[in-house]
Amino acid sequence: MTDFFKKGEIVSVQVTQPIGTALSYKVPSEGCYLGSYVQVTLGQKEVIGVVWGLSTINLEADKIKVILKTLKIKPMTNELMNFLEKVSLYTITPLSSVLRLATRVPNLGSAEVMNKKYSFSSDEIKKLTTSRSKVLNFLKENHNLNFELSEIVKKCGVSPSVIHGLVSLEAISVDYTPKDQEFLSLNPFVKGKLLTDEQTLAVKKIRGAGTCNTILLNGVTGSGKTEVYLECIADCIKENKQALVLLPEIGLTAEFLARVEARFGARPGEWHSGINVTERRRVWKMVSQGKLQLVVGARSALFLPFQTLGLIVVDEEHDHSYKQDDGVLYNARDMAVFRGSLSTARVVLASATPSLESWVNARKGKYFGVNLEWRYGGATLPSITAIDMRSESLSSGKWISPTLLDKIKEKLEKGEQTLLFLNRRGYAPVTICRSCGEQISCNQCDSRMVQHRFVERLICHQCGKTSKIPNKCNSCNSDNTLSVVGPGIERLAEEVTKLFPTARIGVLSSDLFSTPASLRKQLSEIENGNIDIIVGTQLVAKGHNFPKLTLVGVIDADLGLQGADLRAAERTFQLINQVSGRAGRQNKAGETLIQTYDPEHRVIRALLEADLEKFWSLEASDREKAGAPPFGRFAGIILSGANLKNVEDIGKILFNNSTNLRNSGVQIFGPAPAPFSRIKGKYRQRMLVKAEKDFPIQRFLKNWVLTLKSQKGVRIQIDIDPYNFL
DNA sequence: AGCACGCCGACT
DNA sequence: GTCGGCGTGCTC
Repeated sequence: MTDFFKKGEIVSVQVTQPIGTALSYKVPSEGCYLGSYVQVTLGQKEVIGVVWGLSTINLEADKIKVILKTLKIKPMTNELMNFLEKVSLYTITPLSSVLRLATRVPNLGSAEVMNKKYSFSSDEIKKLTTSRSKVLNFLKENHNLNFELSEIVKKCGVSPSVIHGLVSLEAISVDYTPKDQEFLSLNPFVKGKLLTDEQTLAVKKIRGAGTCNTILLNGVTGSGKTEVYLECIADCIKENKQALVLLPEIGLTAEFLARVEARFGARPGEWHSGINVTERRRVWKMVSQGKLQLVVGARSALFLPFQTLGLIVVDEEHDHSYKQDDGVLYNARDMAVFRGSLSTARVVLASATPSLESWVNARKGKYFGVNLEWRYGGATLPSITAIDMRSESLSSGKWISPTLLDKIKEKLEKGEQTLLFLNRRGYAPVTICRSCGEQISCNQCDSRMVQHRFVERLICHQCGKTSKIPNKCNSCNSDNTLSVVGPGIERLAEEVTKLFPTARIGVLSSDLFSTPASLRKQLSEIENGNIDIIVGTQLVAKGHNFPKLTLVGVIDADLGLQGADLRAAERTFQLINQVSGRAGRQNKAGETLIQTYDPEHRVIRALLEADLEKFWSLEASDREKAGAPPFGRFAGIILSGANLKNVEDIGKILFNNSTNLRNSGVQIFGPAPAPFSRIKGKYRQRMLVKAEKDFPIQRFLKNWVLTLKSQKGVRIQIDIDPYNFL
């Protein structure tokens, strides 16, 4: 099956440097396989590449260099190679950039890292000092064991040089073992939690899904989706295949790892940006040897070198963090479906509020839909009510309505928790001068500086630039005229503190926690009931289970509905539904109060009616009428550069070059300034490309944009299926 | 991506 | 006359 290339043959090697094509090299004496990881000279440097096949081009023989060495790693599987090519084609990104995602591991090229362990050998040496005999006695007592250097140093209270001295005298022997230890194996045969009838049925349905390899597991919050897909993982491991679970946020991994350990008796591999280099290499190597049964990770884990992938779970599949820039613009959920179809791995998309795309796919039968409609343990879904802010009396600078206030009091008296949700970090979004009207904005970006009072800085949420909070207006120089407008999470917390001076208040916002551990600590304070009122951003919306929480107050439900974003309605609906799902588990009914100035808005009404199917049907028919995804195809073209005129010029040229596309029935809007028209000093213009569902948009876009190589310092980026139009 | 090459303006 | 700015092009 595997293609082997003999010495002297000429193969094409794909490297991670942004060279438009694969390069040809001679096969070295030891030969190489299709997919072998190799080290080659490229210009002055030595780089890592992957053998992508026999060379197809004719090149003068003396120009072709020999592969320096083939690395002692299992060659890349055909499945992964096909996947990378598919991602490259779909996202219109050079294969080299996609390959980089799959080889992002430290020391790939270097020899295996070894661990030194020391054990007793002999005590017949000339100079037996007190330190030396301490060490030798200790090792002699533990004759059948070996120790790390640091262990001996600590146990015997000697310096490392004593041990090194004894090693050179051959009194101590050294064992070398590979540093990358295998993972403890998960036992899929242990019984899990007792499943409810509904969960059992769901597992049965998934097992019987047949040829449809993508499953949409749609279950209300608290219905036990995780238990269901843990069963799928057990099935997968029983078949000796590898499983992958993607989570949208690394803050959720700790909790999930604990559940896996409780269920299968060992911890899986972990893969995300917070993992150190040693562990990263260990996970990558073990995955590539097919020895790691389960990996839990962020979107980038999708590019790991699995040998026999049997299952991919995408948890919270609707989450927008699956679509972000990793150097390559891709949506991990969609790419997971690709990888699944290329590897015959089953893909389980899990969510309480699926993306419209997945919902439509399930409805059309492209995905296999499995629903969970009941909350675990008989808990009921929270009731949702709107507070019409037009009829509430509220003084300026205050955000908690009298109605909500009364409700919080009631919960406090009962000893139950309240969560106040406001999706806006910092103290206040705007700082304005009362004298001249000047608003403090970022000098690098087209955005206002957000005041953060915990750290006492102004922060630009676009570029991250910070500055001191001034006491004078920069523009008119008046003293003490700066005041803040609008609420942020910190300001809301301030109001809550004033209203409930004796209550224990916990603030949860991503920028207030420097480490996952500190966030974890705050979360367990809440779980243990040491907090009465939680004030949080969307950080609280995901996954966490707060048993004492019975009231959710959404401070500004209209916030996400502003702006022309295609998915504004969907996103707001999902977010508020999710936050609301935090309330009332374990036989205590929960309730959610939504503060809104527009209670007739269809999103608010859908939330109140709690009719998810109806909402998606309406949303789907709207999108269908507009030819928007998933019924049509969108692509964004983003032009950015330091010089506004150059950016505009390139935009005009690009538009003028698009006659071919427009004649094929494709609509092109723009170029126009992006909603944030300047970020980090770069001007940004965008175009929106709109095509029919089945239009081969990639091929056309590639031809179109390639007519214009990057020039005059203007960067052209193509974003297939854009999420935010920024 | 890196690096060399080369063409042009600003200096000892 | 030379140093160094960075635009252009190549890497098997």
